[in-house]
Amino acid sequence: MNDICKIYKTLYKIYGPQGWWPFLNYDSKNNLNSKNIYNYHINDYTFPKSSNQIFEVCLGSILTQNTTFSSVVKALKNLYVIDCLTPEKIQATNIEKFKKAIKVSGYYNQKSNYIMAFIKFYNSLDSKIPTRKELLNIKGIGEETADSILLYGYNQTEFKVDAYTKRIFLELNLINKKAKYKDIKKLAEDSLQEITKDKEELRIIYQEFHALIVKHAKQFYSKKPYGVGCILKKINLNYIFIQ
DNA sequence: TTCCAGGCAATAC
DNA sequence: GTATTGCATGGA
Repeated sequence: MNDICKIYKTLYKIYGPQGWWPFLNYDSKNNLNSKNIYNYHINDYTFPKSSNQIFEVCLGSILTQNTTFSSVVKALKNLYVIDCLTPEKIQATNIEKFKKAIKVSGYYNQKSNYIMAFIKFYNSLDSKIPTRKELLNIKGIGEETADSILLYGYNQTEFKVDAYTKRIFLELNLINKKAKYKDIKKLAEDSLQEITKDKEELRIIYQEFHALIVKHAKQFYSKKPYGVGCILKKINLNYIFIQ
C-alpha cells in the first residue's frame, strides 16, 4: 500500500469518520439550536440537503480562510440573528451591518468583498455545479477555497489541500518544501486511487481524509516542533518524493 | 506578550 | 514564476 493510503487508513482507524462539513443546527421550529449551534453528520454522506446548505458551505469556506472554524460559527450565528444567511438577504443587507456580523472571523473587509463577488457568481449559476476554473476566477477564491466548495458543497471528487496537509506530508518526507498546491493535490488523488477508482467512493474518502488531517494536525502539528508524538511517524512509509 | 488559526491578492523582483 | 507582505480577530 502506498504512503498516502497508509496515512489515511491509520487516521481513520484512530479517529473514525468525522462527518464533515458541519452545518448549522436548526430545531423543529426552524430556530437555531442554541445548545448545539452546529453539528457533524457522522456516516451520512447525503449532505448538503438543500441549496441553503450548499450556500452555507460556500459562505463558511470563505469565512474560514486562515481562521478557526469556531470563529466562523460565531459569524454565522451573527448572520442568523440578523436574518442574513441567503444570497438574497445578504445582498439586501447594508454592507456595514454585514461586515459587523462577520467581524469575529477576521479579515472582515476583504471577506465581505469576497462573499459579495461570490454571490454575484452564485446567482448566475442557476443551480448548476460550478467548475473549478470558474471558482478560481472569483476574487477571494483560491485553490483551497475552490476545492472546499466543490468537495463539501457540491460533493465533487476534488481533494482539498490545506496548510496542515502540506505540513504533515512535509514532516513525513512525502513531499519537498517547494511542493505546490497542485503537486500535493495530485499526489493525494493519484495515491488514493489504490483504494478505489469509484468517483463517489473517492469523494467520501477525500471528505473524510481532509477532516482527519485537520483533526490530527490540531493535536500534533500546531506547535513547533511539529509531529512530536505523532503516530504517523511510527508507521512504515516508502518515502516517495515528488519533484 | 507571542503565536497560531480549515488563505488570498497585490506587489516586487 | 517565486517570494514577500498586508489583511484582522480571538484564543491558547
